[in-house]
Amino acid sequence: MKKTDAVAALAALAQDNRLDIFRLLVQAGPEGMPAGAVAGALDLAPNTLTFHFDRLRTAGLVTVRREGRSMIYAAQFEQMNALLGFLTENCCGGTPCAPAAECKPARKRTKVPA
Amino acid sequence: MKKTDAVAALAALAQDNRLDIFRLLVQAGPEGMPAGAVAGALDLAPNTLTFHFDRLRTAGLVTVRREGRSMIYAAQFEQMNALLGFLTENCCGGTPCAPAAECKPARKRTKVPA
DNA sequence: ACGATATTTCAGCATTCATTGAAATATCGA
DNA sequence: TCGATATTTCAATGAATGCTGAAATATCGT
Repeated sequence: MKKTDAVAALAALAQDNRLDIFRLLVQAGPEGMPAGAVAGALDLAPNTLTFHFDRLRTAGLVTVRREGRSMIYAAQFEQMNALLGFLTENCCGGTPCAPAAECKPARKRTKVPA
Repeated sequence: MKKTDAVAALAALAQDNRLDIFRLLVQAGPEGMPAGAVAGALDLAPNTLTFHFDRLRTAGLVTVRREGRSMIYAAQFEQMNALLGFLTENCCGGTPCAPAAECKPARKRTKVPA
């Protein structure tokens, strides 16, 4: 991950509502959840939510797909892991210090099992 | 670490120059380095640098001490580790997924050796 | 096609941010 | 104390941010 991407991802997470949104999506797992459900859970206006989703999406932390009239947003675990990797990579004077924390969904292994 | 602190730390790191500054301080180790050296290394105006140091300090990511006429800034590894902990804690639906990356200086164990 | 539901787009607004230049403060050496 | 070095403080400015309300778009059930 390049520094530019790291700054973008950090900026995307550096906001109260967006951090909540992302957290919620992470807990929802790779299947994601509809925008309306997020709006309901966090009590956010739909247009405000769209604004924040856009920022998360631009940062690569979230993806969207349409399902009927709902937009399903899902966390991008790989990007989050890349960010964690970038942050720990800066530690220890360059030498990797820890096995680097990995962020994966609780259950539901929809992705390639390594 | 509380969410408020995490947002503050993320915001502090979510800026090009500040990320550079913090990275430099991390590589400098717990002893830190004088403001002037940072200014020279990153080609930043001294007042701009003070502004960014303040933000990093408010976020708890950096500390200062005076040494002669120099101000020595040093990375707060514990705060950085707390942030990494907070971020990975949000993963995996609540259950800790990885041993959590730890950020410590390359050499020079000036701090308590656990 | 029509009305309802789900979400986005747009314009506007107050606030915060990052930077700059000029002046102030603190410490040191002679 | 004087001059130099190191850093901070202050005021000003343009750009970006987060939010709101109204209107637009897309999809569904009938």
